[in-house]
Amino acid sequence: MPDLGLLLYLPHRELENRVFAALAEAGFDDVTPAQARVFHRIDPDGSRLTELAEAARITKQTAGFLVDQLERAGYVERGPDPTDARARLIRVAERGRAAVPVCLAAIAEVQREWTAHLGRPRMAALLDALTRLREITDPGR
Amino acid sequence: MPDLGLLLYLPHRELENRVFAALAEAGFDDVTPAQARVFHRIDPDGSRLTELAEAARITKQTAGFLVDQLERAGYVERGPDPTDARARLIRVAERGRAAVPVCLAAIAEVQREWTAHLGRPRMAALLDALTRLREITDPGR
DNA sequence: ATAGGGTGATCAACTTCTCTGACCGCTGTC
DNA sequence: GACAGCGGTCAGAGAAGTTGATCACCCTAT
Repeated sequence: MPDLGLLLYLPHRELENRVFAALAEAGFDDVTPAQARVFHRIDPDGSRLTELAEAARITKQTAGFLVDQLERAGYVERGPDPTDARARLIRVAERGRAAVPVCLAAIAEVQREWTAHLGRPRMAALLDALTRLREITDPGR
Repeated sequence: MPDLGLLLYLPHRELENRVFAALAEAGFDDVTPAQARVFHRIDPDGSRLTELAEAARITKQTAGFLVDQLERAGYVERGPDPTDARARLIRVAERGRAAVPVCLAAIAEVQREWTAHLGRPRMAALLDALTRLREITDPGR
């Protein structure tokens, strides 16, 4: 039995651990996976809380809780939404922008290792399959 | 940027949701993802708590907590380990055995859908790549 | 122009999962 | 047999998520 669930879970956990280890080493030691999943979905032009919650598939309350923490740590900032006084726009702040290259480097490093293990064609096939799978597993994008 | 982390996360979450929806519908509505991850690693001949904790990469305490819940709900049972009086063997119990086919059916159904979307060769390539990746992301197996 | 339903966000209380640290009993070696 | 070490549990805490209620603001249909 191929055990699809575990097969997807293991590499995801590995990658996540590696990225957070890299972040911690670079001094971004106060960010958690849950915060990162929200942070990750922030649009360059700013996002509303409800948008983030929907994209990350969590409740607005949880999203608000995580954005609070990110804001307190200086990774994001909240401002008013000029088009709707009820809403507030969440934007990536200075410290958040500084953390992004660290993540990207860690991901690239893991991808290099995996490519070395699998060989270039199999790695390409993996990325291709996962990308196409996103079409039916990421509702709304 | 392909965003490897999200690509692995999305299908895993989708599969997990589907399996737990199927379990709930079949009357196994008191089992949680964390419990399932431990349950899943139980050897047919029984496993020790410490083994399960290592395999699932959680602390002994967390494993104990989850096994407590699984035991109370009738999915597993604890017995003595004849070879070591300190240890206790955790085995799958009646209700646990009954839940397994429900999970397998749900996984098979998702796999069918994904195969239909990707095409047979791409799905095979995905499983192949993930299986090989396990060699370097599942330490100890 | 305004009354009322829908949307964006927050507050409060709770559950689940995970951790660290301390501890106890059994094993096996020297 | 003494004792270092392993298997497991107890206690306490924090992180991440939930539901339910509430409030302010928006927009459309009378």
